Amino acid sequence: MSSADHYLADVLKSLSQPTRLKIIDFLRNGERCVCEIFPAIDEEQSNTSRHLSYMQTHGILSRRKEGVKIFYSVKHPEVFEIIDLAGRIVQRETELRSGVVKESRRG
Amino acid sequence: MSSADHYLADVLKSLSQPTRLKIIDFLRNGERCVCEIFPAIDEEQSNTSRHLSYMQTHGILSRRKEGVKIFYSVKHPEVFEIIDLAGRIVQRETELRSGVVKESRRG
DNA sequence: TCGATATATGATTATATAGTCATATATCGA
DNA sequence: TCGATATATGACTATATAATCATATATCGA
Repeated sequence: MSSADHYLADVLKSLSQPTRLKIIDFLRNGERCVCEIFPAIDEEQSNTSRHLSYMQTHGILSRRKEGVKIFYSVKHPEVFEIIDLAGRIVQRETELRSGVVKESRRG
Repeated sequence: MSSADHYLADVLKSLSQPTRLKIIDFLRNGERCVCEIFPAIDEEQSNTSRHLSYMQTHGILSRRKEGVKIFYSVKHPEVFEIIDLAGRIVQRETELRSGVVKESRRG
């Protein structure tokens, strides 16, 4: 695989961890500083900081400094689209597994 | 976070690994048996089988048996949409990093 | 039945990851 | 200056992951 494929995997990996998903969800309404993020998602400051750095390094988040505070925001709107699409998969799978088979197409 | 959120992370994690991305890409044109998949992606049969089982367990792939062969296919069209959206992020990031270096980096 | 083919899995190893605690660094205000 | 606040990071641990080799299981045809 090319390095672009590894980058593709890295982008998706940035979105495939519960704590990071909590962060991204909290950033749906715009940028927030670390001091707002970690209490909102109920994680340690250090752990939150690591995940924020991870996502910023991988191009998922933007970082803006204002005084002593660092504000993070989701850099690409596709991030939310991806998560919403994954949510649709989860919903359909949950339905399939619970026996509620919804027929929107032949199958 | 609820178990649904863990499931969301699991779905995305299923799509965030280079070997699995190779498999999914090979399945873009429809179902294939394991004996076709592992030579096409140039991975060992056992490793390929593990990743296929992983994705089937997590609701990403469907499995169909025909004689001695097992055919796998991508179960939800959203899988391809997700990967294509991630590809757009990669492309935009690559452009940002190569050409239009907007700001001075840390240093 | 035997042997060839197709797939899955146990055991193992190396590496990656997430999380914690303690601490370092940076900024600001008094 | 000092002290409070905000963020990042080093060291560490426990767990997860991907890959490999060997082998088990299943199906089919001769």
